[in-house]
Amino acid sequence: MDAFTYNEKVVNLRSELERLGKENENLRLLIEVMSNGCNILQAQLPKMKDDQIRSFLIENERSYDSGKRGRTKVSVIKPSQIFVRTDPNDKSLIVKDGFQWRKYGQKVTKDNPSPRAYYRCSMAPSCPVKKKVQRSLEDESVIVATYEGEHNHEHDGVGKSTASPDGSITRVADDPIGPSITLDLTLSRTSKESNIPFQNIRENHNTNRNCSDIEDFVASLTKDNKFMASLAAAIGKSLVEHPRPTGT
DNA sequence: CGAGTTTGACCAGCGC
DNA sequence: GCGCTGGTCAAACTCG
Repeated sequence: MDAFTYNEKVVNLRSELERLGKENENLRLLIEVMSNGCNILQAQLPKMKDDQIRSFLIENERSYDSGKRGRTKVSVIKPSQIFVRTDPNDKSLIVKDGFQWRKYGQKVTKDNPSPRAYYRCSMAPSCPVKKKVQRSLEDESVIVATYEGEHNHEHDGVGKSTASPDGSITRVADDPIGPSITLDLTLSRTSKESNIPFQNIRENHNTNRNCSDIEDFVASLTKDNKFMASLAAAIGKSLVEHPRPTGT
């Protein structure tokens, strides 16, 4: 190996190291932000009665899919949703979750130009589970899968974390139908600017690398109603679906 | 040939 | 009552 090639490799490795360092710094910031918001909400939760939590959740979920006019009555526990990041060029609506699905319909909905596909579980003839799959309005590289019902049979190969080619990681819940929350932990650098609260903070943080500003960022985030509502909805949903044993 | 997909038609809930 | 909309049906089609 000649000196030129060696130097080139060193430069590449240094730049990679620098990039990973930045990524690490960003991740640490995000964890602090989440932790802070979570602590605040957990401190508030004991003061809220169950019905307050439920009405709060319903209100948040209404705002999440506004414009949808369901044929069925509003239920307190909404069907679970998972968010899967895919290749933006990939136009298929396929979410691999370990089950076999049979497509029975497709519709273009009013609030989203991308078509919504309707699937039924085909692993068992009597399985009542359905899912709706549609690309996110805000980020077309994200597929939103909504599950309804409960499987009445065994399944295989769920509960995995999947890594995308771009390095993003999407955690799929152990049971997408069960009472667990699925979080999209994607931190893709190529994600479009959207209303994701972290976006601006991450950029600010990149340009101003003084870590003492973290507290300011955290403070600004806790003032972000949208972020707090989302976080509260996730925590509240978890509490409603996993009620603590009574008498403690 | 069977299983899965596509797609237009149909049905039912909701707002006006 | 009417129109809009989301959800479902089912015949035609595709694929292995």
